[in-house]
Amino acid sequence: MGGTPPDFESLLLLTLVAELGSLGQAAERMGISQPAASKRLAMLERRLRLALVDRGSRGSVLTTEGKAVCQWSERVLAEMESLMAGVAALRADRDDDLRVASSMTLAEHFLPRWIGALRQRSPDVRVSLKVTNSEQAAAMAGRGEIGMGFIEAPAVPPGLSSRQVGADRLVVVVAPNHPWARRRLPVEPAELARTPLIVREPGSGTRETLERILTGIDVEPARPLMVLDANAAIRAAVVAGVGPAVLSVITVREELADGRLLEVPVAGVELHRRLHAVWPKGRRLTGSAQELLSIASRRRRARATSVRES
Amino acid sequence: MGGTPPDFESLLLLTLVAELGSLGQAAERMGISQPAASKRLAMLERRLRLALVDRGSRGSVLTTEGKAVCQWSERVLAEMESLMAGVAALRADRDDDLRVASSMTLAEHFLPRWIGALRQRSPDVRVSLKVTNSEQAAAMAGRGEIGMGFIEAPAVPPGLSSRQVGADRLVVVVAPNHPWARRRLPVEPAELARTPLIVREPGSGTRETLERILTGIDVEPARPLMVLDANAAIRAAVVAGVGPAVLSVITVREELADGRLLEVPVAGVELHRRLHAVWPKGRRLTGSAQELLSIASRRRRARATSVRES
DNA sequence: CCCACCCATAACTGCAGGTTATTACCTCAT
DNA sequence: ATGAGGTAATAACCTGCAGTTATGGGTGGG
Repeated sequence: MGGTPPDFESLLLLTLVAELGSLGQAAERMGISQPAASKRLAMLERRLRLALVDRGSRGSVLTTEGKAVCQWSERVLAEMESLMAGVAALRADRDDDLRVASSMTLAEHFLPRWIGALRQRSPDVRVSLKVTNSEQAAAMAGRGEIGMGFIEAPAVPPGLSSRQVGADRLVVVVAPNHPWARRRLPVEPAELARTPLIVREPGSGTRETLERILTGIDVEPARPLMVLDANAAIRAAVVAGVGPAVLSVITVREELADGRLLEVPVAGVELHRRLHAVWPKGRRLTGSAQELLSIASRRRRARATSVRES
Repeated sequence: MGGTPPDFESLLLLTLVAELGSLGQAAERMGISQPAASKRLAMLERRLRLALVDRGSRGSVLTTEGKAVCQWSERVLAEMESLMAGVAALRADRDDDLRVASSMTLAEHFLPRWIGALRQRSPDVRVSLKVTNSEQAAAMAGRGEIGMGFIEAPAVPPGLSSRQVGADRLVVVVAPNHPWARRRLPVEPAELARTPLIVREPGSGTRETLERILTGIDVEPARPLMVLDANAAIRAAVVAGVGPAVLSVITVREELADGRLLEVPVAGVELHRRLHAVWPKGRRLTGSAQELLSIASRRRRARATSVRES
């Protein structure tokens, strides 16, 4: 019923037609011939079973449906661009100008975009990205192996300069059929500590933050229900009903929004935390590192001024 | 240098391998044979020039790079799913249970997700979506042609029941090379009114809100610099340096974040506005309309409690 | 030790997506 | 009117990628 999803080239073609107002020009921009573009677009319309563009003899213009699909396509393409920027940065060679290490959560949600923005304004700088956990990233920054690290640890390790680039919050999440989903009262920290949870491996910022919170209570913490080394895997396990987990709200935004996961309030403990850029203390930031830092912090400033923008 | 972007199926395959831990099982889930999956993945790795999975004889596990790419892929796939949900809803037949109309801004950024969530929990309801502007959507709701409308007008028209489902803010944006980008002082409303702007067509919520603000000042408003009927087109024009525009911050989030556009502060006028669901007054909401409304407002509640989550 | 499961390779096939060449159409200017 | 210059669609052909089945090489558990 849903049909097969369209391919990225077709979506790009649609956006180009919207921008340029002509199939032929869009084809040229994509480096293909006009008939190829014509066929592609016809194919796309057939697959979606929607009339997307009105072909006039004086150019083509998107239909109302076409405009909507075009906007949605742009979002898909933007994510794809982020992915490609991230992939390019993962391909670390030794001849790159700026080497960056990052915790998983930050790498997943922010770094491709930042790196993409950096490449966009200085296309010739080569940035490489190493994805680890907060502990490792901080250690690499401390040893000077990298130009900049991005961490989500509760405290910035000594010997590092730092600057806050964002904030997030940990949430306790369960599947909708979990007993906690029907609670009216918040969970007490002691109860949370006694409950086996699905957690990340030691060293990850998420786990460190959680343990720091729970050790404040004089309750023997329960053994983990399951240890997984990727936020996505934990998220999938919670959705599948394996048990509760504590995750960054960033990583479960979608699931909370559409009801696949529910947030369980926790009484009295502060689950906010800050995201930091760190670099070796006293080191003069190179041009590109400086630029990346300013991109990361500009984003933060922009967010601070906008009220519930998305 | 960047290489061609990977195709959708390969990204899905990667996420399935991550989830299931085996190429063969992932292949089965996708409805293809195991060798096909093997070849696809090898192809993907060759194109990205990254080792994504460690093949052991007792299953396959993602490498560190693979995990990162997998996470980014999930974001691409999520946007693609939204697109497909929206496309399915655009394909209006006359035998659908719930007909929805929406302004462009809301349709672009929220409705596919909401409709997707609705379909996910009640897969058999058929939802159709008509994308217009706020004025039209409100009128259709008033005439009872649709079960629910989503509008961004400054005021809810009389004769409609409504509920707030979100909020956003209008911003004045310019390209980085525009004179206003270097201003230190905010723009005065009178100056904004005198300046030719790139605007949407009359009837759009964005334009109505803008005009309502500017008519408060006793200055003859300048004629529009350009009238375009899509937010994306306006955005592209501003980026290209055609001139300033006033847009919803939602639609220029990316561009503000990576510096392609700059926000120009405006002195003294309130540019916030509310996003509303509307339906014919007194009409009892049907089950699916009720459900959609609760999805839309739940999202809002979740946002209200989360602090700078994204 | 063998079975069960993992994955890769080989040889073959089909079709999607590209090309060039050509046609049809509309609009505008002469 | 009429030709020029733009638009898009169609036809015929070619290539190669993605799928298939068949097979073989690993490795770990009963």
